[in-house]
Formats: sequence, structure tokens, C-alpha cells
Amino acid sequence: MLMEKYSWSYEDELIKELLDDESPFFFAPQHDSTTSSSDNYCSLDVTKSSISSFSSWPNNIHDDIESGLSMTSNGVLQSHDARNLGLGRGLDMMMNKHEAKYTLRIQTCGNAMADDGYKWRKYGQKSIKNSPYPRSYYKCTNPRCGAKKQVERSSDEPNTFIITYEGLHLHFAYPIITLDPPQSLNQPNKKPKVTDSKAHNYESENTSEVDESPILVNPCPIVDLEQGLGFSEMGSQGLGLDRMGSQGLLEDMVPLMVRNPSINKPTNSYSSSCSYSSPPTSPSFSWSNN
DNA sequence: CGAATTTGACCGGCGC
DNA sequence: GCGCCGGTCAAATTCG
Repeated sequence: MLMEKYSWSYEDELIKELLDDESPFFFAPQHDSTTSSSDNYCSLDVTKSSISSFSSWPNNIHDDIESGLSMTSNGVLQSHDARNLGLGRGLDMMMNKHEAKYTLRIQTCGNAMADDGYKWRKYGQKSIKNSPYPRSYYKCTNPRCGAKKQVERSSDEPNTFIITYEGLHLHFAYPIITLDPPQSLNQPNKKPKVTDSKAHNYESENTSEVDESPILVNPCPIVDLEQGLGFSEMGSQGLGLDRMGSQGLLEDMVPLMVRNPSINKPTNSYSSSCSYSSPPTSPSFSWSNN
């Protein structure tokens, strides 16, 4: 399957992104240096062990990740810049024939808010067996995209969210995948409905209600071409459109992303006021209690 | 009023 | 075969 063919770069890119400070895929709300908002950032920590679960993973990558992430002794990225996203600890990946599944643990410190740049539609929520917290299910709103994600809070570490991404954002992969008959892929091939091009997400201020929105991380879209997409800037600069080709694919995705938050919008908005003009992808989680 | 979210029902897989 | 559990659906409700 083609998916397999690209799956490798997929993984590879994810790692790169994790290590790359400039990564557009992982960002955190810009947090104003003036406002020492400790309540606005998270920590990232990817453990080697979890990663090594990936048998074929090159060792050097493990090392890289470790060194790259160990930049903080306590697992918290110092981030006075815009990317102190906090991934709790652990990144697991499993690749199957048709699907890519990534489990990320994101540790949030307070109301850290970030956006993975996609618009998700919540389609379900279930209480989990050994956890006081429910798990929420989201699907990418792009009609052609079958990407999904599950978000739940770690029972033992309330500040840690466990986000499992499943599937690629096909609208991104499109250009590559077109090598094959589209029908073969799970692309609903519906009318190119253009979801709004704004990133969606906002921060739920309350402490009691926290949803995954505050976090960010976005492994799914990682596909080779994305590097060239520079979609982080698309929101404001629109570059990447050419590369992407027409199709309006880009329109479907939420461009707001991230690499240069500063260029996109007023710097201040990020931290305190959910700047991304985004509607709550998941406004309120019910894991409000303890 | 349309869109997004909530939430219980429903369904399929799995273990006993 | 039965019950449990995770995942999805969809009607109802809420929100902008």
C-alpha cells in the first residue's frame, strides 16, 4: 500500500519535528515573556523506552530524541519562546498497513493552550474503565480526511493528557497519494467542502474544565510534502499553496499553524485569550472533577 | 437559524 | 453464550 510507502517518512518526520525547534507541527501558544504565565505552558518529554518500542527505529534517532528533549532536566521545556509545549512523557507509535497511530502524552501546566492546527469534530465521549476521566473522540472535519484522535487525561497524572492520533490527514497526503486511485483510499471524495480556514481551538479558561484543546501536537499531518508546504505560514502568507497544487486542499486544512506564530497574529493573544480564532474544538471536557 | 457539541443507545470484538 | 468494553452513531440540545 502506498500508505506504507509513506509511512516511514511519516515517522521520520515526526521525530524530526519533535527535535526541531522550528517545527511547525509542535508548537505552543506563544507565551508572552512579560506574562510569566506558568499557567500557559506544558512540558515535553519523550522517553526512549517508549520510542524504542518501534523496532525499526534507528538508534541514533533515539539518542537524538533523548538529547534533544533532555534539554530540560525536569522534562519541561524552557520556553520563553513560543514553543513550550508540554508533552508529558511518552510517545508511542505503531504503524499498520493502513494506519498510523501515535500516542502522545502531553503534560500541561495549567491552562496551557495550543493548537494542533486542525479542526476536529467531537463525535463521542466515553468513560474509561480505570480512569476517573472520560475519553473523547474526535475526527478531522475535513470530509476527505479520516484522521481521528482520542484524548484522555491520565488517571495518575491529571496534568497529563494522552492523545492518540490515528490516521493521516489525507488532505495533506493527497498530492503524494494521488499516485493511486483515490477510491482506494478512505477518502470520502465528497464535494470539496471547504471548512473554514481558520485554526480552531480556544482555551477553556476554567480550571475545572480542561479539554485537549489546550494542547497541541500534531503528528498526523506529517508527511513529506509538508515540509515544503510551510503551511504554518499559509495562514498569513499563503505560501505553500502553489506547492500544494490546487485542489483547495489547503483550504480544507486549518492553516493557522504555527511555526511563526508571531507573524500570524498579535502576539499577545495567544496566551491569554485564545487567539486562534478558533471555535472550541472541544469546549468542555467533563473531567472536571479531581 | 445553522453549526457544533453532548450524551445515551447501539454495535462489534474479545475474554471468560 | 454472555457480558464487558471500546468505539461510533445520531437525536437532542446548546451555542454563536
